[in-house]
Amino acid sequence: MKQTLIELLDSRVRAALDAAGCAGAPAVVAPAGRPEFGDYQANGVMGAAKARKMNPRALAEQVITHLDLAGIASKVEIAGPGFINITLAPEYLASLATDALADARLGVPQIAAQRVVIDYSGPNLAKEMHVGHLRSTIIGDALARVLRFLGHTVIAQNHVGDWGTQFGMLTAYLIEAEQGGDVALSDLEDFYRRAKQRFDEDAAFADTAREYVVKLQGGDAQVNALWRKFLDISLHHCEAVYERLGVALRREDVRGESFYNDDLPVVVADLQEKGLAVESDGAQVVFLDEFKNKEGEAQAYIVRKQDGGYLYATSDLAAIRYRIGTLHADRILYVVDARQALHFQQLFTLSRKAGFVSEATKLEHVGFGVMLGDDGKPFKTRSGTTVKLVDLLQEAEERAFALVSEKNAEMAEAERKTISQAVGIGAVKYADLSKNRSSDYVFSWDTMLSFEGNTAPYLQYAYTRIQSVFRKVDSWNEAAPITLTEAAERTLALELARFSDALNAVSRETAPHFLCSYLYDLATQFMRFYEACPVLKSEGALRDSRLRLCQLTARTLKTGLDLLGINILEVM
RNA sequence: CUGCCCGUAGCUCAACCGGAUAGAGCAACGGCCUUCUAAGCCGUAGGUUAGGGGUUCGAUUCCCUUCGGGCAGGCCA
Repeated sequence: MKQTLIELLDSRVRAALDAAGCAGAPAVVAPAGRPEFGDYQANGVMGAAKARKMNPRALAEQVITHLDLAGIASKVEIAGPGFINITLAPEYLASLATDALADARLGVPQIAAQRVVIDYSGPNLAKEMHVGHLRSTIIGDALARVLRFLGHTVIAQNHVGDWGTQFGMLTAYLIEAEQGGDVALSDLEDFYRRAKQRFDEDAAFADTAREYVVKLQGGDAQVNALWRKFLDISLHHCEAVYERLGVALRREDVRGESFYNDDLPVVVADLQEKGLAVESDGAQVVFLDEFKNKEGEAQAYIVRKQDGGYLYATSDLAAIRYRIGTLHADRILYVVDARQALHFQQLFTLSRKAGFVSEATKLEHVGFGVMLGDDGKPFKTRSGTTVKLVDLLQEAEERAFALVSEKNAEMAEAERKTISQAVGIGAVKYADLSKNRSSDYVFSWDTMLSFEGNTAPYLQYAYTRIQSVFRKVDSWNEAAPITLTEAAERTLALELARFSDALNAVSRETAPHFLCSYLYDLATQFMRFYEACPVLKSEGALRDSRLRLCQLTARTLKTGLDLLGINILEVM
């Protein structure tokens, strides 16, 4: 069975621990902390020795005699209190690179496929997408891409906000606007503001709006048609943003709140039958012992309001039933901001209690921190409003265009535009994806729109440098063996060998930033190689070997950037 | 009041179930374009990982505590 590099080393060290009398002891293999310690280190001996009251150095000696790394490692030694330091053989690294080049999957093992539902983006269709929607949208999309590449069946679910009282107001205003010949739906934000203004200032309009809510929920054909029309326009806005962002969400991925509407009474009835939902102050609530309220009693999780209306909690319960029952999910990821952590804990707990979800299905809240301004408070513009996503993207492309034009004054405008799109959008996405999602992060135009250092353009630039080399090559032997003699060649090959483990980390931790750091390290090692090892000036077998390293680096960068949803360029 | 998340270099962030001397980018300073694209490379400087205590051979990581920030907690999502 094919394994990643760490999986391979880990299994070998575990086997050696086993042979040394420590059955079941974890090997704890990780990349070496420092170059002088080799390439990988196994830290498991210390723990195993402690558990068995043995001398760790002596145990390490034992383990090492049983450790079979023939053809893999060139040096294995014991250091410190009982570390096992492993240096990989250059021939082995070369063979990994050769294998990866011969494989469409770049040597990434195909794993046991799961059906993974990913709930992400989920904008409120009453308004326009703002910068706050960026994280869920691109983190979810990157996860979807990586999991698909690893071999899973990924089902994207865009749980849009398309239901509720605000749509009565919007559909009512849609009629007025159309009759007035003023269908200013190019700016949804403005449309919402004007509808709200009418609602607040004109009592008759407010009555109509409320009447429309009732009609909409009652299935009235005319209001329903209007509502659908509005949703369609709003979704077009979203899709324009997705398109520009390179996000793979499509219309068929939309399963909004309204989709579960008919199922909500069924969910509540089911919870009542199971004795979970009970009446409290006129509402239907589930008291969960696992969560305590202010008084230290079981916390109430409301599934139906006093007025008979349903809540977010109810539609999420219905959504879980759909995702299990119809979509047959093995794993469900909710890419939603961290403020809803409690809601999801309660949702997951109740879903299992109610038997909607079995132990076999994994439910994960992929939470992320909120975007803050320079002042450490939730991000707003100076006027106090939110920043539209399209405006951020526009600014990104404009800044990139200015830079591209500065660096390539003679280039045709159309080409400069193409480059500035990839660079600008890539920079915005990378600035977000490269951060650990769990903490809040500070939004800054300058760091988000920086094009040097640890940014997407750095990765794109590394790729174009390689393409530039290949444009200057007439003919070469693409089947040539790879030889690693220079330190920079060896380090680059080692980095290339880590690709699979980086992708595994993204899947395991649902954290795209592991892929970002990997690609940055890879690009850095390539830049060093590029400076230290002339490719075109070298000759014969050495030239071919270096070209093959370039080729694999380019493919890995291209694949990796594609998994982040960032475009590559041939020239920049 | 209760619970969750966070606090790492001047700034923005890393650090892979606890590992060896805590790493990058930006900003600062000094080098490198007659040699494959300088959006690059090399170097210097920058740290009591908020404070204190504990567990451990070993703690940014785990536990306790104080301070500081964010968020959530019965009819919003």
